[in-house]
Amino acid sequence: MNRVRLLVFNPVLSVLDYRLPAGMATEFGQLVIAPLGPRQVLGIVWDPARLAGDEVPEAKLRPILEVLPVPPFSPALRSLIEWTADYYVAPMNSVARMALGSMAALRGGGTTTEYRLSGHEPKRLTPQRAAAMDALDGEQASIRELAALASVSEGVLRGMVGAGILEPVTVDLDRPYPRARPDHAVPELSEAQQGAADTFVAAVRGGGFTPFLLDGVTGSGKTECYFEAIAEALRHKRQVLVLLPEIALTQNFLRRFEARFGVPPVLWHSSVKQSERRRAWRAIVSGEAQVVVGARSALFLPYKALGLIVVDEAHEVSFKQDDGVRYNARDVAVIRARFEAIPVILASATPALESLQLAEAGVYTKIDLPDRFGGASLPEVSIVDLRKEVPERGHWLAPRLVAELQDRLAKGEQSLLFLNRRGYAPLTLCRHCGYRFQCPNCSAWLVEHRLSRRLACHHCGHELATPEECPECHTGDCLVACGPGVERIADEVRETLPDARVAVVTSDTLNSPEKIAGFVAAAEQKAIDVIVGTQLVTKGYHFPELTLVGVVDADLGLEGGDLRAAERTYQQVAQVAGRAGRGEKPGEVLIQTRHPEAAVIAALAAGDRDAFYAAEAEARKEAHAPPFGRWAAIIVSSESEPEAREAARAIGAMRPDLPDVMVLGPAPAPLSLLRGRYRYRLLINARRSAQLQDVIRQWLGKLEFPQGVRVGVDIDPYSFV
DNA sequence: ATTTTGGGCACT
DNA sequence: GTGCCCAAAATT
Repeated sequence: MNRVRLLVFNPVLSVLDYRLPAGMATEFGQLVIAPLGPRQVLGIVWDPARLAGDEVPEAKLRPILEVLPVPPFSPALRSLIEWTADYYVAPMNSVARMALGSMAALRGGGTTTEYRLSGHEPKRLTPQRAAAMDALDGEQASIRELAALASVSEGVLRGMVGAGILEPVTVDLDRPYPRARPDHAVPELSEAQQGAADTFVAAVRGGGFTPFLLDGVTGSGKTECYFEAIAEALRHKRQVLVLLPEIALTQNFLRRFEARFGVPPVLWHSSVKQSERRRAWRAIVSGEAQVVVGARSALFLPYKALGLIVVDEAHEVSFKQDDGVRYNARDVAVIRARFEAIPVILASATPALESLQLAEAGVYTKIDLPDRFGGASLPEVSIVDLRKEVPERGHWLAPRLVAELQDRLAKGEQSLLFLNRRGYAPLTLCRHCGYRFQCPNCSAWLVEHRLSRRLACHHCGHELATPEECPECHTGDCLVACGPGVERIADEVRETLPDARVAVVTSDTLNSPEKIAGFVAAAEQKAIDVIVGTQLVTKGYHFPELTLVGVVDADLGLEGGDLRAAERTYQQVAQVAGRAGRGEKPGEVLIQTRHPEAAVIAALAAGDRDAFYAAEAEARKEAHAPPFGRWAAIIVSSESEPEAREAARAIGAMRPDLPDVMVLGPAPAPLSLLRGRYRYRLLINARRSAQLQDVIRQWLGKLEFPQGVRVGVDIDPYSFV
């Protein structure tokens, strides 16, 4: 019998049986094309014992059309896909989809045509062409991608090709990558670093599942340690995956990587261009890609011979994906390492409590780097009690922080002000009638961005030009900005320190590799005195002249009832504080707060990390929160408010009655309207004894919902939005 | 998700 | 009988 079970990439169908035609051979994991009605679908040959489906009569089976010329998904990758789908209560085909780069990558090599600016001056310069030329400087991509990049139509660009402004370039799709050299530039390591590196190297050489928690203070040189592990993997012709939390971080990382190994690594993240993505995927599959550096989406790729996984800044919240399959790349990385039987290194200066707990339990091997590299000392931390040291009216910096800024400016040293809020002001209202600017698609205020003179929603991207008058009462010149964002803090610095050169660092101002490089260069050449930034500045950059860090509002993260609020505040402040005093001069940190008595703030002030983790562990134990208990969320959304409410009520009515599972809600989600969808949420708190996923699957499996209602499950949720 | 099928209904 | 719209069923 030549029956073949496929996992097909169709949103609603996922398991279909086919017939293997005579002369065609397949094995589990093979990618194939199969007929579906009048169309064709992509499928993966799967073991029927591990993929349940209805028994379909022999006569109904249609033959598979083609086996794609790519190596099959390995047993380890298939196990990873099965595990992820099971653990996160997600459809298996949406998990499997993450292993695919692009459909185009599945076909063989060849060439494609990309376009770039030729440098020829155009005869006629229309506004669109001028905008395109401005936006496309240094870019090379397909017409479609360039059009998206320059926000002009493809027609404009085709016209520019005709006029010779853009020139075609033929690109070999499978051109090889330069080889990384493990011994290109072997660094001098401190004794502690060498010890850590030796442990990693031995683990890579020995193979087998070995999870490490590399716990090192900011500036202790964690990267250099795991670079040695990467070098060892290269020597054994094994591939390495390095996961970084943010694309913005990669620039700095790439420089260090290239300095160590002689060539840049293979990149994988959402803004990698189509043809480059295809090239990378094929190199990953063939084993030619030696080191892949990527965002969480690089985790599921079909590596041919993975030998090591590194998760840098492993505590970062952005490793948790919050749309599509809701998974945590940090945790899944460890699972992948287990299936692949390889070492995995989680590196952080402020590990998640869960990770520390696993290290304590002996599951992870903990490697400590307690000292800063080169003998630099950790910064002195002090608290500014905003209830006692009150900033000037309409200002947000306390006199002591202003005085310290002045002092650094006089000494020619750099300062960093941290506020995790983009834009100028989080709320704009009319002084006359009280009208507040709200997003039409989300339950959120519009944030004023004074640099771009727009009001923007940070959740859905809705924006409008800042109006002159109130849209409600039509009074002119009556709009007031409420609360501070980084732009406003920058204004305050410019006002109080007119001589200071101020740079605002957010994802708005540093939105391209060129701008990031420009900022880093300016900061290193001491062309910037005060950096005002969001969490973008909390890590990755190394400024030897930075001696003062001011945390504008340490209480910001504590609001909002997020279960991990305290931990995140601790991590953010500790990370940003770690920017200070990395050179020869010692650093100082001032934390502005209204709650100096809070355990987080007290621990930060005392520089007592253990005290914080102990207090946090106690609080979590009390609340049966991870790692002592488990949380899950069910999110119901619909464009119709009553429909969403009714579906949530129906789910709530069917709640399981179990001693170790407690269900809260349904209640409107904190962001009850998001991107035009009304949202309700149920929270589930379970003891560790509960089979949480099975309970949820059984519970929801019994229910049916009208179409237009989406029901999502979030296991171990981070964002409680 | 996409395509096909089939019922109900107006119109020839 | 034919065309058209829409909902339901099927897709292996």
